[in-house]
Amino acid sequence: PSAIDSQVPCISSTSSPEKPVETRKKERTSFTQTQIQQLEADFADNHYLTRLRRYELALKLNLTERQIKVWFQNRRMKLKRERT
Amino acid sequence: VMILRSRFLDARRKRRNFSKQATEVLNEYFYSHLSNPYPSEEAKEELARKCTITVSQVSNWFGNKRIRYKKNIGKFQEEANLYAAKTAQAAVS
DNA sequence: CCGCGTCGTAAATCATAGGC
DNA sequence: AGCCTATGATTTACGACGCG
Repeated sequence: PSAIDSQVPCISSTSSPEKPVETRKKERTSFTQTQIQQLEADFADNHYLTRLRRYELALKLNLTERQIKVWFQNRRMKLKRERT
Repeated sequence: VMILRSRFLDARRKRRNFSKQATEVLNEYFYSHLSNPYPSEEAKEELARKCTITVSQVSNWFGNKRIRYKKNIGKFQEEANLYAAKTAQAAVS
């Protein structure tokens, strides 16, 4: 009777009080080498985004602003992990 | 899709498998907490110490283990029984 | 209330190790 | 020598929760 599933300490598998099953996220896309290079270049310049920067990057890289925002959040976490 | 994955030498992906003893320790924790296999930060630190690996590696191990276990419980049944028996015996002694 | 921050995670995928 | 699976690490994408 394991309780591994998609909630935070993701409990439950078939009997969870709430299953986010259907509404589950966008396909996990893989950013292109070019996109990553530009994101990295921008990150090197500044680890935090401004609204304008986020907008411009999204436009330039053909990604959503949310994807840009999340990428920077993940990148900061990665940096933190590396520095340990 | 530009699957140009010229993921050249990602040094961090140079891995070695964990020692048998380390895997043993991790599995013991996993199967004895099967109803909630989410070690606290403190528990992770202790596991890391016992296994001589980093806390991040402990997190990776549990992340991989949870998803792989969930994806194919049958495949892990034998392993689960093994560790269940082991902890049961530990309880007796 | 909103939006963005971190934290911990799921899930998919990558890259190599290891066994046959 | 190859395949094929196991395994550890990395990459997208969220949900929970905090702060201002």
